[in-house]
Amino acid sequence: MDLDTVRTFVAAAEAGQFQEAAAELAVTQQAVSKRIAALERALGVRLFTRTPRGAELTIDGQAFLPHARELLRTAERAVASVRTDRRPLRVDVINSRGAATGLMREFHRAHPEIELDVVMLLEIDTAVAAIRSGAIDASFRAVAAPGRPLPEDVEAVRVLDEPLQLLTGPAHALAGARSVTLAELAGHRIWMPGVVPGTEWTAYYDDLVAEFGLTIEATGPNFGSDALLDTIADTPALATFMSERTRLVWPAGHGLRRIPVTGPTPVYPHALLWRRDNPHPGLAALRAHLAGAAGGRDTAGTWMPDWVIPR
Amino acid sequence: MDLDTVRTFVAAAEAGQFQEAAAELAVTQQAVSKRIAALERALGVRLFTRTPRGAELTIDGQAFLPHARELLRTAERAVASVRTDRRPLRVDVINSRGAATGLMREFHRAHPEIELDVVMLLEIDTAVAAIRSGAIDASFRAVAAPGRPLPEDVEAVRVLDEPLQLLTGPAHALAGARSVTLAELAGHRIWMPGVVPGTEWTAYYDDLVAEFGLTIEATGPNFGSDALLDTIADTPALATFMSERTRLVWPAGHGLRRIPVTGPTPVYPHALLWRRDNPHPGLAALRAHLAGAAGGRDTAGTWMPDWVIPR
DNA sequence: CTAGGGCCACAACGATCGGTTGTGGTGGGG
DNA sequence: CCCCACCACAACCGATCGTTGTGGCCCTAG
Repeated sequence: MDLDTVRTFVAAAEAGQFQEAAAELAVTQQAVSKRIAALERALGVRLFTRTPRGAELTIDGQAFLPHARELLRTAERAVASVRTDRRPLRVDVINSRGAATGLMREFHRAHPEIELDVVMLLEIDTAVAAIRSGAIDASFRAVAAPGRPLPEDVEAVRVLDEPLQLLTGPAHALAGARSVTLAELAGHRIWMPGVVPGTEWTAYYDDLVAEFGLTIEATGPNFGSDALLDTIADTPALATFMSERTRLVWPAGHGLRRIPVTGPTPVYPHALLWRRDNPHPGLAALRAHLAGAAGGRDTAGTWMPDWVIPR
Repeated sequence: MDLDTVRTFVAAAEAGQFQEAAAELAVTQQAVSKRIAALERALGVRLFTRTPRGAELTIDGQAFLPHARELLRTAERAVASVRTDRRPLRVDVINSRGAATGLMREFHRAHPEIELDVVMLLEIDTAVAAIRSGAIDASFRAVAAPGRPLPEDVEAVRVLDEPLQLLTGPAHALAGARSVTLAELAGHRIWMPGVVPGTEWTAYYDDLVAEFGLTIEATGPNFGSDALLDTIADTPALATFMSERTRLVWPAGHGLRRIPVTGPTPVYPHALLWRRDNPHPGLAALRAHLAGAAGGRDTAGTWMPDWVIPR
């Protein structure tokens, strides 16, 4: 199907005749006639009843019309998403399981008029380069990079601290615990699929492992959240970390347990990075929104690496 | 833009290489290469970075991908809307101001999984013919037609009685009234634009006029609800009927007044018409929903024509 | 009743587009 | 170091799409 054909259909439906639609589209009436005929052949239904005074929609045509309009609107948005000037606000999030997507959804609810595009860049160097080049407008990251400072023109602000909980199946040794300390987790297998090597997630968990002697496996393909929950539920010797903010929806009977971790509570920090002179109006709104929604500055009893961006 | 091109883009993005995408789409690798190049030229951005081991998305490509998927889904829905088998439930409503659209929105909220298409057919003969032929699945109507019975295979059930109120501007002679009787409305100009001659709306208001000696004008083009409200607000000698269920949103300062009509209250009846042997699963759900949401069977102190479909 | 005008469909022709085959270039792995 | 896998470019060819020209239909005015 060709969008020009759909555009022709909408124009003809609005004009009520092919001739006028043809004039609007700067083609001949015969071209319009052929396009409509082709569309009707492709769909297998008649869209117009031709009269000597024009053409009016059949019932099928009436039903198709709003879908055709929606199709054109969608196409327009698709094209707009890659326009170099005035495109939607483009934000990089590190992965779909983290809190960043939640923040973005919240921002979208608060500002539905601001068009958004979400991308996932994995590597922080890629993200910083994209921010500097203007390919993206902002990125949710834990840090610039352990030990490496951010460039002059890139600013960063910590916007959310995400406390982690332990998630186990019903047969896990710690399933009955009211809470566990990080020291008690030593020796237990913690599984974090989807944590891509080379990202600051890795650095975070590497630090956690080094400091508390945990066993964290990032191996194995990431088949998505559902598969992860299934495996955790069925495997007694396996657990994973999950944000205490994450709202889980899983089938009853899995019996998954969320166990608070204390002494200290590992907290994953999220910062927003952007280029200082990026003029996108949506960026200012996003920063304002995140500044308002921050909260939770109490760091007592929590742990995070010492190389994170300060608040 | 051509949807085949978009499909090619999505296939290539999913496969990570042009070759595999080409195999999936049953074309040559060169064709995929040309399509992608053409799409990139049309959009003015590079969508893939070509490597000797495949092609991966640029940031622009990543941003474009969800829009491309959405475009294909929208196209699929558009095509499905005119499929002869298993198409969305197609319901005719008499116009967008009435209660029928509200009922449909409510039904959609209750059953978001049922795809809906709404059409407007105006003439009841057209609607009945469309119901019999299967072109539409159901129609909201006041009646079959004054004095004319419905065909054997078309069933009808009254689903909603819509009490009417008077709507006036602040300078109207009745603006201060707590309520008015139909008899008191004699001599006042009532304006009902958008009531199309030949529909059962006309028959309804004709009956109302004949019985209570009102002056109802259906003349003038219908410029939509906003224009109607503007005119009512500014014209002291003009009023209109409006459902008491209608939620109005108008700018402050208009000072519009809603005045209950009594002795008796005119009630506009809505019935659902459908073909007895129509097997569409959505139709059964719609009927069940409307049966549950009906209510308001008290007819004391109300008026409606005697030719309406009984409850 | 007829002539004319407005509108859509069909036919023939030409240009452009999109697909295929054939070939070259490039980077990673055995 | 060579080979393989993959993508891009070129030439060719058929299908498609738009144009011009024409005919038919119906409504309206004279």
